[in-house]
Amino acid sequence: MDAAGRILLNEGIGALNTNRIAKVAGVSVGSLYQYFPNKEAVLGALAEREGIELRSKFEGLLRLTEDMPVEQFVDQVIHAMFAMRERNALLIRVADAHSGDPGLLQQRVALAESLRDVVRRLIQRRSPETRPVDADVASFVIVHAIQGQLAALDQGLQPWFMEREELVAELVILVQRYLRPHPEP
Amino acid sequence: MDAAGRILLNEGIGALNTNRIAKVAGVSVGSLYQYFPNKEAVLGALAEREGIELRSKFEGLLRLTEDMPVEQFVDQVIHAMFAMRERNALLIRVADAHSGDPGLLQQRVALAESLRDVVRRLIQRRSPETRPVDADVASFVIVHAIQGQLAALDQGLQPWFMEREELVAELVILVQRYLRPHPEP
Amino acid sequence: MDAAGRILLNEGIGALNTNRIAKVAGVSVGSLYQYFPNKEAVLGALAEREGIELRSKFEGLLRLTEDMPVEQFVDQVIHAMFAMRERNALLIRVADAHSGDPGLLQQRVALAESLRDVVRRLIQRRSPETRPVDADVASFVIVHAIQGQLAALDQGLQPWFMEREELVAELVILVQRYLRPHPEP
Amino acid sequence: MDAAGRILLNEGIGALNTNRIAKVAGVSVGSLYQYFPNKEAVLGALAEREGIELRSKFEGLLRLTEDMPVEQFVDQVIHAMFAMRERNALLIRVADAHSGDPGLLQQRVALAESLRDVVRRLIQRRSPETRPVDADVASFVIVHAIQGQLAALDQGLQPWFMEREELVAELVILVQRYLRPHPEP
DNA sequence: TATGAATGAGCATTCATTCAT
DNA sequence: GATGAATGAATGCTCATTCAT
Repeated sequence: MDAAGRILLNEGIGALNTNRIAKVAGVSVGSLYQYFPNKEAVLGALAEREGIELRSKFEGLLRLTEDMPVEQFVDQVIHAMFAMRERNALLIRVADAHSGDPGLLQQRVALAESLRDVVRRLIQRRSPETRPVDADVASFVIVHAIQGQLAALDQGLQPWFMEREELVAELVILVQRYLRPHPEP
Repeated sequence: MDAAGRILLNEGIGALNTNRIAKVAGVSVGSLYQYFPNKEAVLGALAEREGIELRSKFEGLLRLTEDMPVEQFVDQVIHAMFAMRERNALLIRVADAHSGDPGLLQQRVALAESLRDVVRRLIQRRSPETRPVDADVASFVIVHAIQGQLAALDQGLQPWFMEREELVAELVILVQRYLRPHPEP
Repeated sequence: MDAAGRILLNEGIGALNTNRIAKVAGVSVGSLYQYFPNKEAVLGALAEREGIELRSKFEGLLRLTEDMPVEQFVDQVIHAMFAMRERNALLIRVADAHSGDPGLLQQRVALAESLRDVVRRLIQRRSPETRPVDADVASFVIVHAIQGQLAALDQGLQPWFMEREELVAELVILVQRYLRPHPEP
Repeated sequence: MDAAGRILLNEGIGALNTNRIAKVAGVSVGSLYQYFPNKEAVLGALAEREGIELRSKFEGLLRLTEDMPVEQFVDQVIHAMFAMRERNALLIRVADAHSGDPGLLQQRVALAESLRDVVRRLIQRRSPETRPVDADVASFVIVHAIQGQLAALDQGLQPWFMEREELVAELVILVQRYLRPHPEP
């Protein structure tokens, strides 16, 4: 699984074949197949492991930001998502690698839902501090707005006009303004 | 090229092979290779054509929204991006299909830059109406926030709690608030 | 198909793999797969072709022996089956090669039935000359009694105590006596 | 060996691999290789054991039928061969499974010879009661005529027009008539 | 110019066999 | 002696690419 992840991240989908995975993992193909019934199972297990990790980190955020004002938790969520950039990128690539596989798709949907769920609960918990929003809708918009930035960076877009921190700061503004009760002066 | 696009959209990456492309196009593989040096060239040309189309639509938006207030042009940009959803999805899939190819990557970067450029110019043109922002940064954030939603929808996330129009409306709010001069009460 | 047959006959089931078939046929694996969807299809086609050949030879026997007395037609049938020894052996090996395949099994059953059918009709046609027998039962017994000899020879049993012709002559006696009306003195 | 036989009979050649054999036998592969140098040795030993069993049963028949008239001993032989149908089928399958193996082939030849030998001796012992035949030839014909029926049944040919007992009865007639001194009226 | 049969390297997977524990 | 994880050659099959017609 580690090997598969490493290949996917460093060499791309094109280099992801079972013999390569086995070699990088330092074992033989046969051994690979002793633990996984087929290639997709390797990717599935990898996706699940990374997904669980991601989810648990996010659930931790829920507890961590319990008493924070909106301003701060937005900051925390965005920083957390950027911190998990690589793990997230890996998951996107796994999904791409076998976009046809229904199991993998389901896993991906479940993960997206679970990330959104954390944000949704964070918003609901602070409803008095925010403008009235449908927490479902708002969480969807926020999560995928941030994912959009991560995807851009992950696809090789390296903006010369800003540092990573500037982007993060700007995203914080984007989301804070989106949630703020009275944007009018 | 049309054939490749059709296959990619309808049958997925798994069915995208040169013989299939040729058959769908109604020609022989040989003919395919008379016009394209290899498979990636087909995808590259497809990406380029779709990219040009997308770009020209966006340039048209520049002219179209020349005299509109911020509120309206944000609305226009977002609707335009959603209207081009399918064409955009195709481009994402092409990029996924051969994520290792440097030519394709460069094209993708160029397209993203060119989309962002339109938004950047739209913002610059209205700098008095917006809060003071780095137009480069703001355009990056906006374009990829929207792309994030499109990617989510394209990857099979079908939110049961909102219609497409609600999402669009919410995105308009997100971006408008982001650009508005004084969100503080 | 010829290549597959040749391998099966000369080198046995163990050597029967697609790359070998292609090499013996003087083509590449790819070409093999342009004409057959998979390995079993090659064997299936081979079995069908040989089966048809065998059947047509046997149907020919029906016409050929129309006016012959029992004595002579028994002789003809046995000689014919021995003449088709190799073709028959091939079919048995094909069936062995993929004994699990239901399609192949069905083909084998169909062929056996069709051979038996010819003998059955030959017997029915001469019912006055033979003892009263159930033509179904008798044809089954006769066909498989002869097949038993062929299988023995095919499996490498090379009896030192008789020539091929002696065996054939003895079989003729076996079958003639089996059909003869009054064996008692 | 038991395990190998069970697999061969119940699941077919396709499922016959060393790991499966070990698992069914309730031991580890390693243990299997402590007693047998390789896979073929397992099959060889199985074939030998079953062959010995078959042979001893047949030798028993020699003694048992010592004083019986031809009519009865033919009946006995045929019933015995049908009674050993499963054991015999197993042997045929072992031979099929590795038809290329020379050791296995030799064993098969030896077994066939030894079965024939019993019948040969039975015939010789009763030479006054039968027509004058070469006991070698006659035993070959008889044994393989019966084996032919067994093979047919074993390969999935299930004749709808007769019961097992009818076939046996008919075979008895076949062989009795074959040996009878004066079949002419 | 168009065709499509032919090619063969490459991939997923299996399984007989070994050997460290 | 027993174990079973590890091995890797071998197999069925795919598909980008070529080239004789």
